[in-house]
Amino acid sequence: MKLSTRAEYGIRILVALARAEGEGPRSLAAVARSEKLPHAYLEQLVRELRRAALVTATRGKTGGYQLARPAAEISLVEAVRALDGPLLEMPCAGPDNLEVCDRPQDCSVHEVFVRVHSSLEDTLSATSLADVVATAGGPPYPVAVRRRRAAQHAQMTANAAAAADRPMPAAPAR
Amino acid sequence: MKLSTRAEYGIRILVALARAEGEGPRSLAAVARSEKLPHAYLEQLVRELRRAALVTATRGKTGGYQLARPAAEISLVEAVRALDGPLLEMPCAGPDNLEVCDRPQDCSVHEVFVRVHSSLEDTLSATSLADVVATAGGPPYPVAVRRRRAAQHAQMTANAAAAADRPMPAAPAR
DNA sequence: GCAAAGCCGACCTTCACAGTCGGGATTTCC
DNA sequence: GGAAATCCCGACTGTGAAGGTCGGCTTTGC
Repeated sequence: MKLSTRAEYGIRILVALARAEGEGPRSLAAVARSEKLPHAYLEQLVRELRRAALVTATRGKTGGYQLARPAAEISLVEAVRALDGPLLEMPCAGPDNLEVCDRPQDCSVHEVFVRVHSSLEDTLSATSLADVVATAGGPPYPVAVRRRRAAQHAQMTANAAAAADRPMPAAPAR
Repeated sequence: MKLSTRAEYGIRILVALARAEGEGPRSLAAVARSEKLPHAYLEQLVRELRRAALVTATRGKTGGYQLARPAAEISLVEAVRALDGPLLEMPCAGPDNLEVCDRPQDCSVHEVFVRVHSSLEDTLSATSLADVVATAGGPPYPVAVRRRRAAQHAQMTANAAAAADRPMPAAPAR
């Protein structure tokens, strides 16, 4: 299970643009340099971000890219979807959770995959570019990670309860 | 972003075995038949499940496989890890969430990926095989939507512009 | 008109995934 | 003791997608 570099790089592009919000167009070459990523490849990706209306382009010598909307209104899930397609690509867990798998009669695992899908969706759509920018550059990692995990876990269990309307037995405490 | 068929089939095997809990060994051929999956491939996968001590094998004519522990004590995350490796394979989100990425100084997206990782982990580890068995065979699934990935993806990117005003919960700040 | 930017399609390489195959080793049943 | 059914294993293969490059346009500012 992995997120493609497409999505990862795409997010990095968007975050870089978010940091330069309000400063006019930022050239892709500059982004590539600062993020240490291959320019030619980013070009391919940013095209799709533009087609997905996440980014606007200005041509010409002083051109570049800008976010199409305020950073606080662009969630990561949009970036991932634009570059990577469905969040969880499985016959059993469609992007809209309505898709049905090959074994409608006895697909034992359908519900689980739907849950995994919504969990991904929740996490990604709850984070905006502005959030990412605000969070970056904190204390050294292990510390930040532990703190984050604790907070995250509390929140997860909270909205797990909220999402319990789905026909799934309550999660057993491990 | 996708879960490999390895993991999916592996889960299906385990669920099939969980259904036959207490009935002695179940032959892989039987599982393959009932799940409509290629026997030779499953053989490869079940080997890894055995090495991961999720399953025990009995050889000989009346042989087969059984769960190594009660179905209620085996969570899906174990199956996924055994067959698919790290939950979220990224430099920025190690299996134990302590691993650090290439850009320790200014990796803007580290925190997000750690969050996605824990979200996956929470969901998968909160579901045991027994839960899956208990949930299966419930009410009929929603009306079928034809599977056309390309079309889906195209439509998705096209809709992105229109979906500009989705409500977006703010991520908890650190 | 030249340089710097965006724009585009085609191409290339590598590698993991999904799946097959053929042959062994064990056990059971008759 | 053999036939049959099972697990066990390494090796092989084909396909597709991921990751990235390239060359050549068009647009714009100075």
